[in-house]
Amino acid sequence: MSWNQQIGKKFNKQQILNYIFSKRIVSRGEIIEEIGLKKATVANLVTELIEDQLIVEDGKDFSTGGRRSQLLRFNETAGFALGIDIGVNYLYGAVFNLKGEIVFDNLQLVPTIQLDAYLKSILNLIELLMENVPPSPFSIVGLGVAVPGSVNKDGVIIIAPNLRWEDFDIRGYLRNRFDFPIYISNEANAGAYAEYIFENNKETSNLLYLSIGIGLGVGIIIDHNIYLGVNGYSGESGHAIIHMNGRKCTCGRNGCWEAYASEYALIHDATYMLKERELSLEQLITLAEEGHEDVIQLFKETGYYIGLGITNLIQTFNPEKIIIGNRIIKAQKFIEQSILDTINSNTMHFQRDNYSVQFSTLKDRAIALGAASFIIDQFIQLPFD
Amino acid sequence: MSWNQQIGKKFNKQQILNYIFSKRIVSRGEIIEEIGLKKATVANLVTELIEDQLIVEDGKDFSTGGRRSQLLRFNETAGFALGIDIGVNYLYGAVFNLKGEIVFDNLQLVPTIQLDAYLKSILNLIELLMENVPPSPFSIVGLGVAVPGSVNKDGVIIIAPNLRWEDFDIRGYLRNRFDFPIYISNEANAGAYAEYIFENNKETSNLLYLSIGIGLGVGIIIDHNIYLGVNGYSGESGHAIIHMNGRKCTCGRNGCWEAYASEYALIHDATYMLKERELSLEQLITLAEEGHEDVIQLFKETGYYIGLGITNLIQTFNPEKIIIGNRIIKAQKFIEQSILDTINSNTMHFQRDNYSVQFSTLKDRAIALGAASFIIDQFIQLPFD
DNA sequence: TAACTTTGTTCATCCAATAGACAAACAAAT
DNA sequence: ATTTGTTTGTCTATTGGATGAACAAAGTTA
Repeated sequence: MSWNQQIGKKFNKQQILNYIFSKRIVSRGEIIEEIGLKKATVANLVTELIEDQLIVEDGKDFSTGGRRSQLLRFNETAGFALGIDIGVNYLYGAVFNLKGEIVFDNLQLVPTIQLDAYLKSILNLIELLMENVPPSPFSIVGLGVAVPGSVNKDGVIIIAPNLRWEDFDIRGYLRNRFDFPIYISNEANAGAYAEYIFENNKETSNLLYLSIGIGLGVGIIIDHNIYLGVNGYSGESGHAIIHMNGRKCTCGRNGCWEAYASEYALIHDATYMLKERELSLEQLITLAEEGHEDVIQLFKETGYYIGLGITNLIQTFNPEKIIIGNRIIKAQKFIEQSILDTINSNTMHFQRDNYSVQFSTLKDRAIALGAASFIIDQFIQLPFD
Repeated sequence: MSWNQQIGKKFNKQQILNYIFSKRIVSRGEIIEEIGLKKATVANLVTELIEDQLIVEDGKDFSTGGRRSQLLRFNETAGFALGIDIGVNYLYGAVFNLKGEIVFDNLQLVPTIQLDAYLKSILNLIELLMENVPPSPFSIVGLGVAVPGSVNKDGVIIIAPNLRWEDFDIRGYLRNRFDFPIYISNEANAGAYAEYIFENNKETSNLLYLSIGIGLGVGIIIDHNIYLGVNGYSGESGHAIIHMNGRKCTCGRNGCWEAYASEYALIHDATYMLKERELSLEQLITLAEEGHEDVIQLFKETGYYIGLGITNLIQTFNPEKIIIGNRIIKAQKFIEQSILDTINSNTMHFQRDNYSVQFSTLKDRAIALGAASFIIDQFIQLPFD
């Protein structure tokens, strides 16, 4: 790769757009200070961005003793992205503006895990979403789909254990039917990206997102990028072994982290303990809230296992931030302290500097937003030619 | 950060230099094809690089039917880097040319682990190395020091367990005494960088280097860069737990990978088994070569533990290449098959695509070379002003 | 109303890449 | 030896960015 003036210009324009995107509302003066370009250059590039309809002028700042500065705002309705979260018994889709705000959404339950049935519902859902996209200069900028399983870099679902799907080229399938950009990701990576792009984590250069639902996956952000590995299978740390010859895992091996720290493991243990069938996470939380000591203890243990695995990740990554997301956050108040205590007693003092463990505040919509956020980011990164 | 023409020019010049560095000998035509710049531009920048003494013209290529092209060679003697490997009972230092070849080296045993004694020896070693640097345009481009412990980004040794050093600002100490650039790294990161820069791994974008000696550390290369984490403590995967409540580790906790897969663990087990004191890795290898079944079995078990930890790393990183280095490679023939078998039976089929596990071929000099390679790379990256 | 401050625009200048013309070096055929 | 064609390398005018400086516009304060 080589540089030329066009690339340089694009880079500067991109810097300005990124800055406005992250700050939402800024003056030309702030851009000059932040990016380091000169007045004339900023003025030219800002004019172009306004012509591109990616930003708009919006009101004036207070005066600091002279002419008031014209404020600039990111144009969040320049286009809209579709995001779909494929769950094990549900489908959730939403239309997001470029700021990640929901404009329209739809949740439906899918009574089977058959691929055919899912595909039919997905197509219907996409049609429904498309009908509800407001008119805008760029219209639909793309579709992001999050899958509970391993996806390779070509958008092929290699394996989705709980859906029992294998080797299905979902991106190809959708590309044949729609002509906007389509990006397929796994749910942990989607969650990680949503946190990175939309939760003020743009300054965090390395971040781990733990998606703890039925299973456990990790989304890894390193140096401001999602880290996918060679093929796209990074973050399968749920199947890292934390106890040799330990509990049987759904993957067939023994002692995986996921076999101890997941909704599946929790419910498995609770079923055994309470001798009841068909327990749900929500029921267990209710029991804990009612003061059921054994259930509270169970949550504590799960917290211990989660914490132990996080410790392993800290040893390996020395991350800046760890965010816990997905269904487990409903049990936050019963597991948080136990997680933090475990991390504290299993790391060395210097490993505890400059890092934080927190729970996601994006809740249910996080995965669909994350799926869409890849598309939004792609759009923001390359809107010029 | 913003772009301007000077930065653009520097970028292009850098691309050319990097290409010549990696290929060692190229024609202008190859540069034009590889980098994508035009004839005149390449000619100008190459002229500058020759004036900078970073490359030299060296012979002519065969003709392909017209004028023969002038070949360009990286000037490996433009300057020299010093590399020091601080071991637990030895000090090894070397003078490297910019291609990473040893020009002079020195190994000395240090009979104590006292910091004061080490520092004295280190200062003497540096003086000795300096006296043996050949005259050259850039002279000494810097000093790299590799430490068997955790080092933060400011070059402070936070903890070196086997030396019992804590919180010592070695970079500050050396900076007060020498005025060339100084870079402190831990031994796993040094090994990883040596493999990346000097073993034709420049195309590998993510690579894990396992330093298995007394302890176990991991050097991580992601997206062509060493990954240090927030503070510099990444790669302490030796203290990731693979067996809850398992063997006591030197760190005070139980079940760390290092407690199963390291020279320390191996010798500990062998001592127990053979009821002999003062065993060494070399002795065990001799026993295995003589056909001692129990010792051979012991190596196999160690291979199993190493493989299990590597599996965990594969789950998390989906890496392109894993290189095993440091003292354990002496036992390669007794552990390799067991490592590969373990990985094979513990990963899923798709995780076995596009990756390779191999043993380092750099041997003893790897760590010092790695330490120096940070300096060499820094020099190659920023020789202009 | 005048003086001053800050913001935003216009225009000539600078600089690196580049296209295209040209020169140099070589092989192969005549 | 000469001619022709090909490849390498250089020279020069042009292009398209950033930028400094002058200037215009829009404020505040006395």
